[in-house]
Amino acid sequence: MSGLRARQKADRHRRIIEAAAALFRDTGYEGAKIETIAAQAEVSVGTIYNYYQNKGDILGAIVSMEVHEVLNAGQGVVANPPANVGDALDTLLGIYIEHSLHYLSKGMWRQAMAISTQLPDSPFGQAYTALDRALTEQIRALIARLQAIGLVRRDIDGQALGELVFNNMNMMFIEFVKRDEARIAELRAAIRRQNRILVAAIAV
Amino acid sequence: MSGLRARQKADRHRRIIEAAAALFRDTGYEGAKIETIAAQAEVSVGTIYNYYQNKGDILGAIVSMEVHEVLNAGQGVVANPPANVGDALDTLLGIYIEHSLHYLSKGMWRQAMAISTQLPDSPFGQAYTALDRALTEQIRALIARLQAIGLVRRDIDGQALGELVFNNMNMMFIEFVKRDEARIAELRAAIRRQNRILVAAIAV
DNA sequence: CATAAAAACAGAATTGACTCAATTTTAGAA
DNA sequence: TTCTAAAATTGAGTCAATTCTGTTTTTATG
Repeated sequence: MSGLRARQKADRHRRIIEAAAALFRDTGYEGAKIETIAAQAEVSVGTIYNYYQNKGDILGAIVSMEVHEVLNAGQGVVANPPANVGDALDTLLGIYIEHSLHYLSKGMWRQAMAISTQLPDSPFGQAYTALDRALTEQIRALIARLQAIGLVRRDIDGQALGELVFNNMNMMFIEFVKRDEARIAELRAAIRRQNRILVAAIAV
Repeated sequence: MSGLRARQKADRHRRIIEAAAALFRDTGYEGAKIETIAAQAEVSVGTIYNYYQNKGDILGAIVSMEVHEVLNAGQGVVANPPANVGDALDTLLGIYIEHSLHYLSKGMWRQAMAISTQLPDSPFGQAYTALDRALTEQIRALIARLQAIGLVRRDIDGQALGELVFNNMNMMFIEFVKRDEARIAELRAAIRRQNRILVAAIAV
C-alpha cells in the first residue's frame, strides 16, 4: 500500500500547497479561487476537497510549517539564554516575531487567526491551538531554565508567568497584523516595555 | 427630515437586529441565512444590505451593545474599587467575564472575534478594536485610581500594566470561547493565578 | 493476467452571501 | 392637491466555496 498511490498522493499534496502558497502571496487569501488553485496544481476542484476539508485548511498547512520553523529556532535560545532576564525574553520573543512574516503575509496571518477562532474544532483550528500551546511551553521552558541558572526567583509560578508572557505577546501580535502599517520594531519595543514590569518582579 | 422616514428607518433597524439576534441564538451565526433574517424582519435582502455592509456588521451591532453595557458596569468598580489590588482587578475583570455571555453565545463571540481580525478595516472591525481599547483604558483607569489611593506603587508604568492585564485576559477569553465546555469559574481562577504575579510586583 | 473491491478523481450542481438596475415611497415645493 | 427629485426598497442575478454522484485508477487476489 505504499507504491504508486502513496507517491501520487504526496505529489498532489505538494502541488496543491505550492500552488496555493503562490496564489495567496500574489492575490491574497480571498483573491485566490479554489478553481485557480486546482488549475495551477493540475488537479480538479473535487480533489482539493479530498485532500483538505476547506480553503482554510490549505492555509493551515502553510502556517504550520512556519510555526514549526520558529519553534526550532527558539530551541537554541532556551538551551543557551542571554545572561539577563529581560534580554532572554526579548531574544526568544524576538525570534518569534522576526520569523513571522517569512512565509506568511499579514493578510494570511489575519485569515489564519480568524479561522482558528471561527472553527476551533476543524483540523486547522486544533493544529493552531496546539501551536500556541507549544510556544507557551517553550517560553515556560525558558523561564525554568532561567530559574535553574539562578536569574529568576525560584518561588515564581513559572507556568502562570509563561502564559502571561505568551498571551500578551500573542495579543500584541494580533493587533500588529491587523494594522498593515505597523512595524516590527515598534511591536518589539512595546512588548519590551510591558515585560519590563514582569522582569522587575521576577529577577533575582 | 425626522418624520415618517426616520421612524421607519429606526423601526427597520430594530426589526433586523431582533430577527438576527434570535436566529443567531437558535441556529448559530453560520446557520442564519440573510434570506431568513430578511423574511423574519419583513424586509427584503437588499434592504438589509442597505442598513449593514455585510452579515458580520449585523453581529457587530449586537456585540457593541453587549460591550457598552459591560463598560458601564465597570465604571462602578473604577469609581469605588475594593481595598486590595488583587480583589480590585478580579472584580473588574469578573464583571467583564460574567456579563460576556448575556446576549452573545460562545459561537457568536467566535464569529465576532474572527471577523474583527479578518476584516480589521470594516466598520465592525474598527468598532471592535475601539471596544478593546476602551476596555484597556478602563483597566488603566482602575490602576491609576489604585495608585492614587496608595495601593499600587507610584513608579509603576500604568499604561504598560493595563495593556498587560487586558491582553492576558482577552487571550484567555478567546481560548475560553473556543472551547464549548470551558467554564467561567475556571477562566476566572486561571486569570487570578496569572495576575497574582503582577499583584505581587506592583502592590505597595 | 484478469477482476473485483477500494480509493481517488472530476466537474456539474447546489448553496448562500452579496450586488445592482428597476421600481416604489417620501419630502417638500408650487 | 399635485408633482418632482431624492431616498429607499426590492428581488432576480452573480460569484465563489463546498457538496455530490458517476467514472476512472490503483491495489490485491486468484
